[in-house]
Amino acid sequence: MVHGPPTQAIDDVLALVREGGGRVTTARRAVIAALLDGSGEHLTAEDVAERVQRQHPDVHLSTVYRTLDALDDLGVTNHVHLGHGPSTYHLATDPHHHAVCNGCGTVVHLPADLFDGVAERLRAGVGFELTAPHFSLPGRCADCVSADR
Amino acid sequence: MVHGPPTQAIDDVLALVREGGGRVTTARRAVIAALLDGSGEHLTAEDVAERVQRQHPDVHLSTVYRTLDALDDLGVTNHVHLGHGPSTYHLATDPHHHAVCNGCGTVVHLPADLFDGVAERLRAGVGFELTAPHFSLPGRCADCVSADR
DNA sequence: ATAATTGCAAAGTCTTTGCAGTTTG
DNA sequence: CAAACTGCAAAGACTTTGCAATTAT
Repeated sequence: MVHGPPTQAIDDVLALVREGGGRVTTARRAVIAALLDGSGEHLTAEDVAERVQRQHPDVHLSTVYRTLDALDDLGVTNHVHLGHGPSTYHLATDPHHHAVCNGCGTVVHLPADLFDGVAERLRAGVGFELTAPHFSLPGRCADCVSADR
Repeated sequence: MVHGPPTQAIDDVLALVREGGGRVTTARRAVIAALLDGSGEHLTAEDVAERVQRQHPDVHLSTVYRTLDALDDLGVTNHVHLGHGPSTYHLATDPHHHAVCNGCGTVVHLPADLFDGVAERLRAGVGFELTAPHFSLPGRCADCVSADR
């Protein structure tokens, strides 16, 4: 292992899994490790599976999907739809929003409080409670905007 | 026909199609009529096809997809991802945002200017230009929030 | 005429599911 | 041991595509 994620961080997440009545398995440990390892990236289920399978070739893609689902239910991970492709997953720690450039596909991370104003307006206006970011904002990044001109 | 959309409105859209180098066909006319007719609703490609086929049973679902694609490219329609299901389409006139309740699935229409503040912050901060709404905001509607308590 | 569009069927992508066997608590 | 989890293969939902025939301009 070159530098893998700290055992501590994995165990913290696994504790949550146990608390939720879930069981700790090799597959789950590996999925969490992959997510920690790819922290800051936008991993699809297939990306996660690929990383998991480097150490545990027998873990099946469908198990990764099921694990990711379970973690999502526990609130440990979030999945985000960046565009038209597959969903991407990341740990729920460090919540943030995403903007995707439809010119070059770049994903920009945005501060978590970006929608505070919007959330407030929705709560006051229609009583709607916004939940975790789950979508991305489409647009054009600075580079593509200059290229347009 | 009970009340179908005004021919005028259809022709306006068709004019845009022609301007874009596209051709006017029965299928396209019918797709546009369906969209006008379902204005305010969130029609999936299948919904559109169903409506189209009431008058023109031979129009194939794949043609509807292609037409919707073409209209999207022309900027005449937008498609929105409301959740995990199929995309929904609507005419680009009367732009608005959507919030979807993950309790009951209700879709709430939101004012178009809701993101003005966010857009400004993004433009000033990272030079990112937000484009048309293309996603929905997840959360819980007022009813489901009360039900939670 | 000729380039766009269509119907159809087939394939593609991403995700879920049934089931029998295995493992965890 | 019982319930949860897994691998596998198959199916499912939604969308796209190749191609030959048709149609708009």
